[in-house]
Amino acid sequence: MSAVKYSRQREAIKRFLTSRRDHPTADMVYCAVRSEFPHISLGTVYRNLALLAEQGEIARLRLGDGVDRFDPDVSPHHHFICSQCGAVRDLALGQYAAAIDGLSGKRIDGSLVRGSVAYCYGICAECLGQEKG
Amino acid sequence: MSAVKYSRQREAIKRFLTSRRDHPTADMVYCAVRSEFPHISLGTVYRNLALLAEQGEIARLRLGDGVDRFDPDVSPHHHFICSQCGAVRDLALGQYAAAIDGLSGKRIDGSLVRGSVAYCYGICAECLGQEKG
DNA sequence: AAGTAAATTAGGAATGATTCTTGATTTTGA
DNA sequence: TCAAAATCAAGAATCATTCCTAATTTACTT
Repeated sequence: MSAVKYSRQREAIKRFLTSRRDHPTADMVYCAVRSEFPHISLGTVYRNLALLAEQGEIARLRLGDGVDRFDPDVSPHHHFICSQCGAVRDLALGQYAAAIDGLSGKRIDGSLVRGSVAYCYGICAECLGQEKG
Repeated sequence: MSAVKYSRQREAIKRFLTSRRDHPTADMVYCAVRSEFPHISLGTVYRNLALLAEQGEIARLRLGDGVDRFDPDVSPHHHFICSQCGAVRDLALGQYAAAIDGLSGKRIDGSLVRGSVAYCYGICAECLGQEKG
């Protein structure tokens, strides 16, 4: 019903996100985009991230740490989240997750599977290196 | 450091949860336990659910819908969440998820995997039955 | 059974991420 | 240039969850 119009703010948000591989949160996007739009509001950032995600231009990640993260890479891949520092990075799971990903479109116990979520958590290489020695 | 003492409230919370297979939220537990403890506070419910989860007596489910759910079944299994009605039910994924579950304890790209999260979403049988016909 | 230190509770305030509301500003097509 | 529709900034509102404090329970010890 509602046509999507261009906005400079949305372009800046998309541009910033595309330049990152660290899966920023809405607040990280907000802080970054403020250098270009000092008066942009957090609500605008949230609304545009939601819109971009709806349109499939970016992906919204819910990794259970209470904050949504956003990913410019919408190709099918998985993530690893460090329980210690919170860093999120891409994970090449390949065959490990292929099985569960392949359930989309199938029926299980009468329910129609539309998609799946799979990710790993633990301690990242950086945090491991700082433990004790 | 702090010894865990018995509390009637915690026992009631555990007892209620054990009687359920629908993965209640903290608020659902709160409402239910109030019939036995009319003055119990929501904070008490949250604190005890967290304590029970920490002790491994129950499992905390984070299925990305913004609310934590709790499961008396701590054996390894997976879940399906209906995008329409929000219902959560057990899913017998077996071999489908075995691969990703098996990553625990392994190293990937230098990171130590402690665990994984995997679940499916879609439309449950009940909601499918009510669509149109 | 009384005494007491430590854990737990009720109640409510505080937090934090996200969404909503409103009047002003931009965008877009005619 | 005009006007309708979408978007914006600013801040209030929401909602799940956590934190704080004084009063109550629990679990020893005698």
